[in-house]
Amino acid sequence: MEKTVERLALYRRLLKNQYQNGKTHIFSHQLADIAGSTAGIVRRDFMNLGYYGTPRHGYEIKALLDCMDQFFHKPDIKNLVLVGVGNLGRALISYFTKDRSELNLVAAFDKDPLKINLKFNGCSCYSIDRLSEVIIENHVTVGIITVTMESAQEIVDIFVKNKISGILNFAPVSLVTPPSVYVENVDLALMLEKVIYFSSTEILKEKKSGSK
Amino acid sequence: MEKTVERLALYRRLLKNQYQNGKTHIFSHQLADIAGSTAGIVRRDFMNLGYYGTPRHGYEIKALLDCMDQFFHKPDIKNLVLVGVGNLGRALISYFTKDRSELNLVAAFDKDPLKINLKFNGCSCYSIDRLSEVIIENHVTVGIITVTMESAQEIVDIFVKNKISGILNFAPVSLVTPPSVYVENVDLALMLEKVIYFSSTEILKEKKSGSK
DNA sequence: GCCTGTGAAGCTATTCACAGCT
DNA sequence: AGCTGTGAATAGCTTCACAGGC
Repeated sequence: MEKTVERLALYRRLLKNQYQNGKTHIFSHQLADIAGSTAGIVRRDFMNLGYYGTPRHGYEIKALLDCMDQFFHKPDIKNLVLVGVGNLGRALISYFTKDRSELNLVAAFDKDPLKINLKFNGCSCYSIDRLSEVIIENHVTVGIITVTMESAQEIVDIFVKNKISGILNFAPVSLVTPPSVYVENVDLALMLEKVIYFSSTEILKEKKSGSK
Repeated sequence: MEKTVERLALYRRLLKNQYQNGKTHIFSHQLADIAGSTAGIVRRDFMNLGYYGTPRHGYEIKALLDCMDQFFHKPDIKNLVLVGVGNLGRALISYFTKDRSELNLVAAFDKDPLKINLKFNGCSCYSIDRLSEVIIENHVTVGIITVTMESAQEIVDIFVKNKISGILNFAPVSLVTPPSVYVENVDLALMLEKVIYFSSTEILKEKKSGSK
C-alpha cells in the first residue's frame, strides 16, 4: 500500500487546509477533486486507513485528521538533518523550516568552509565533521542528502553508522545501505526525461482531465 | 510500462558512463547492480525496449544506447522553459544547463523585477510577460514549474495556451490541464512524509540490500 | 436519491523458473 | 557452464458496479 500512503499524506495536507477554512465534512468526490484523484480511490484509501465515513454526510474532517495523525505516528516529532547546502539544499531547508510544526530540521551540513556556521532560514550549517555528534545528540532518524554524487555514499555511511533509518536522497547514484534503512531516491534529471518521453508520445490522448 | 520507461532513462545514463569508461559489453546482473535493480527486471525492460543481447556476451553497450536514443525520440533536441527562479528553480537550472547536450533550457522566468534580465548559470531570466513569446519562438514543448502554489495555475494556463505538452510541476497543488498535457507532480514535502512513514514502520525489515 | 463500503474484475508490474543458445 | 528470452505465476493497484444505510 505504498501508493495509498503517498496519497494519505496528500489528503492530510489538503484536509488540514479545509479544516482551517471552517469545513467540517467532506465527500469522497470532493476530496478526489482537490487531490486530483477519483472518488473510488479515496474511499479505498480510507478503507485501508481504517476510517469509516457515513453515507449522505461523507467524512468528518476532524476525526479523519486524528486518525491520520495516528497512522503517521504523530504526535511524536521527527528530527531531521540535511547534508549539502547547495541551491537544492537551501530550497529544501526553506520548505522544511516553514510552518511544518511536527518535523524539526535540526541542522544542515556542508563541507564548504564559507557556509559553515552560517544560518539558512534559521537553520545552522555545520561542518560534516560534526554530523555524527549532532545525529546522536538529537536522536535524528531521518536524513536528507543533497550533495554531489561523489560524496553521497560517504554521507550515507555516516548516517548508517549512527542508526538513521530513513534517507531522502537527491544524489543521482544508487546508495549502498543495509536492508533496515529505507531509502527514497529522487532523481530530478530522470523525472524530466520521463516528462519528455510521455509528452512526446502521442499514445496517451485519452485520459481524464484532473492531473496525476 | 511507466516503470520501465523510468528505469530505461536510468540505464541510459549509467550505460553512457560505462561506455565512456571504455566498457563495450554488459550483463544484465551487472547493470542491475549499478542501477539498484534485479537482473530479471533488466532483461524484461530490454525486452520491452525491443533490444536483444546475446547469451554469454550480454548486451553491447553502444548498440543498446543507439536503441535507447531512438526510443527516447532522439536526436531531436527538446526545448524547455522554467518558471520560478527561487532556490529550487536555480538548482534545476544548474542541473539542466550542465552537460546534458540533448536538452536545451531556453530561458527562465520570474516575476521578481530584481531577477529579471539576470543570468543564472548562463540562462537568462525574463519577466513572465514574455513567457508566451519565448515559448512560441523557440517551439518549447516542456515546462518546469517552480513557483509558489498560488501562482502555479496561472503559469499552467499560459503553458496550455501555447501548446506545451509536458509539465514538471514542483508546486504542491493539483493543476488543471486538458487531457493532452502530461503532468508530472513532484511534491518534496510529501516525499519526506513518505520516508518518515516507511522508516518508522518496522514492517519492512526483510528487504534486499541494493536500494530503491 | 445520494453517498459509502467492498467484492470482483481488470490491469500493470515483478518474480520464478526454465528452455535454448554459444 | 553461463547467460539470455520469455511463458506462467504472483503480487499490487485501480476501476467497476452494486448492495445497503440515511
